[in-house]
Amino acid sequence: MTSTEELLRIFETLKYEFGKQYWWPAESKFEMMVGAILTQNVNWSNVEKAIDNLKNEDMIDPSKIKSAGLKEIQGAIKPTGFYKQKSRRLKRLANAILDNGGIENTLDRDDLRGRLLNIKGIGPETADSIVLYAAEKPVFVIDAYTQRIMKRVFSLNMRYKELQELFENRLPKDVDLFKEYHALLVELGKKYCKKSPNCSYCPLKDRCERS
DNA sequence: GGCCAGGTGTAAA
DNA sequence: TTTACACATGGC
Repeated sequence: MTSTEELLRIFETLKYEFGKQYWWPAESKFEMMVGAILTQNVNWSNVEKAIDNLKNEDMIDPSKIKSAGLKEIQGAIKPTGFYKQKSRRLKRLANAILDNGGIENTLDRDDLRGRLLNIKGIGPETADSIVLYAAEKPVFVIDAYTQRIMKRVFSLNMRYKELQELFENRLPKDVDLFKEYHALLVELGKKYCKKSPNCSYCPLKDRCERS
């Protein structure tokens, strides 16, 4: 159970069902990083509004975020909620990037994950999202949907690190595979595996322990 | 109106 | 180590 073959079969099933996801939806690496912070515990549709606002003010840039006033940032990102916290998180991210000599230099640093985790407001999921989707290094991103799906389908009640190791140890360390797999799990989660599940047409229904 | 969303930090048991 | 709570807006 949860063998390499099983995990790959599930991947193929989801890919057949939902198609390629082409994550992360962003026009630049910095936009990706901003989105990673803004999406914390919030619908992606809310994040899109905030990103649009930031774009309209030409603020998708570390220097602009650094020089902008907190109120200005907060006004733009209000739709994502938690806007006071998140405005400060964006500032800290921008400052860290500038201190490291820009976006590319930042993403090339050794121990990028650890450096990101040292920024207050960036936790494991946000850090791993940036490592995978901006730096394009093969770490598997775990989110609430993934934990819920693995619990329901395999009765695996694991926390972040354990689940991450499970995927990383059993799957080939392939950046595109990791990107798409995570995106597909989120897609499955949104459609069928919310807190109140919608199992009737779930593509994993047949192998799910629940049903 | 109530529940939930692509988390994180902090404090208390 | 685990659990509880604050943070806040928008869709259904």
